[in-house]
Amino acid sequence: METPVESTRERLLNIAEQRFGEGGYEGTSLRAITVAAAANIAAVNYHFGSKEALLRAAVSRAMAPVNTERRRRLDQLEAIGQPTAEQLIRAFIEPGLDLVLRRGDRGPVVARFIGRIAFDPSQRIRELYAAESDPVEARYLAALQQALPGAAPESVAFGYVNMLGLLALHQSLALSPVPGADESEDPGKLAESLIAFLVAAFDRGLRN
Amino acid sequence: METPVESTRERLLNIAEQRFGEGGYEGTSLRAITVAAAANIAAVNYHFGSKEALLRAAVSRAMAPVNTERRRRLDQLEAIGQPTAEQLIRAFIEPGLDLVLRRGDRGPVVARFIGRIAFDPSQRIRELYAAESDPVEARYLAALQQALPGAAPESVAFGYVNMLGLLALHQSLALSPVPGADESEDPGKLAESLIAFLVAAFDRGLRN
DNA sequence: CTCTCATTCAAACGTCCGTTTGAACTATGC
DNA sequence: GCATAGTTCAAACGGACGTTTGAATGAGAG
Repeated sequence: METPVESTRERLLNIAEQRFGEGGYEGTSLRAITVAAAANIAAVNYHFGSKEALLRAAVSRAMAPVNTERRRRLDQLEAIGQPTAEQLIRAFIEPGLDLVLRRGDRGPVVARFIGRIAFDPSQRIRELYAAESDPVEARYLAALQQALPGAAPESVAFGYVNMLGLLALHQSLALSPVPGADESEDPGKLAESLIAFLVAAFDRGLRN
Repeated sequence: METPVESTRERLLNIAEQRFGEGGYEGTSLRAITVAAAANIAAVNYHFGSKEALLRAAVSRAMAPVNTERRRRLDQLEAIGQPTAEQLIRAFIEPGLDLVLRRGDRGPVVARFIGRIAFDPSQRIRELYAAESDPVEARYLAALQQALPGAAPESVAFGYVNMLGLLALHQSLALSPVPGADESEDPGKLAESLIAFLVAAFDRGLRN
């Protein structure tokens, strides 16, 4: 074989991303995952240790490039000077929508998975997501506060969680009753609409 | 007994609201519900027919007063004249947060339940929520369009789903990592912050 | 008191769950 | 060729799941 076929471990992560994103953690069985991945049921516990450990590995892998890109953009913005709220919002939203929605067939799968995990019913699972995005969160909050000196810190935090929540909802497609009706037709357009929506809310909708 | 004790059916609905709101549909077993409700496991199928039918009954009961209040406010606004975007947003958000967060101990439980169902991983369950709010949705979309003549219909719809999604996220407490940290300290303040946030986004953040 | 009908009950149904086991396979290094 | 370590496999584990059954219980009507 020229192209080395995906390893069992990689196939499990790929299918787990897809299925967890479609049905949630509780709603997806290891058997469904292993059958789709053409792997034995015991492979999950061999490679990862447990169902939750598989989820953790998938979350880490999926979030890594998004966080890297967000850090890169923050560095870049801060190197230039004082970033505006719009620049910061753009630096947060675009890595979540563009980067992830654009790269091949797996993009939408990863986006949906991330969005789903972000507001899973179980708090322990939501914390997996939060732990991955925590490192950049503090930087965004501080930068947003500087860009919006008139807003109270609670208001900046309020805007941030709204931004994070709306992004996750759009990523998971939970807002579009008809799957992929308007969202996937042009991810760039969705990103621009969402950014414009949030910029207006941040600039004029936060209390002093 | 002076106060007639809750019927088994009512206890099941109350506990189902609470547990489904905490753990989601898949993450909550009928046994957990019936034990907490001090009912026999067979009572669910006797009174409702199945687990999903219990959920349907709970969704209907929880959404009814919210929808009634929204209709009442829409009627009232339209009787006076052409409502503004802020009035419409307020008429949508407040029944979801105030009315439901304010009445006794059950308020937060109902709010959390509704918010959780609104973006459940399973599309079939999300549609239960959508079906309940569909009747008023068309009226809101039309009224918002009239209040924002400069915005394209897709943009108004985009704003509406964002409003609906943000409300659901705040209702379900999925946005507050520490449970009830800032949200429950003053539901009225949360409502005002959310309304201000959305008004700014609707007024200036929708594309023409 | 007796019949009736709605409700509750303990118990069991078959199925699916996440996890574990121990043997079989595979490739690499000696 | 043989040992070795990494991986895959069929099979089974105990337990939890939603649902069903049929008998027991209760209150109300005649």
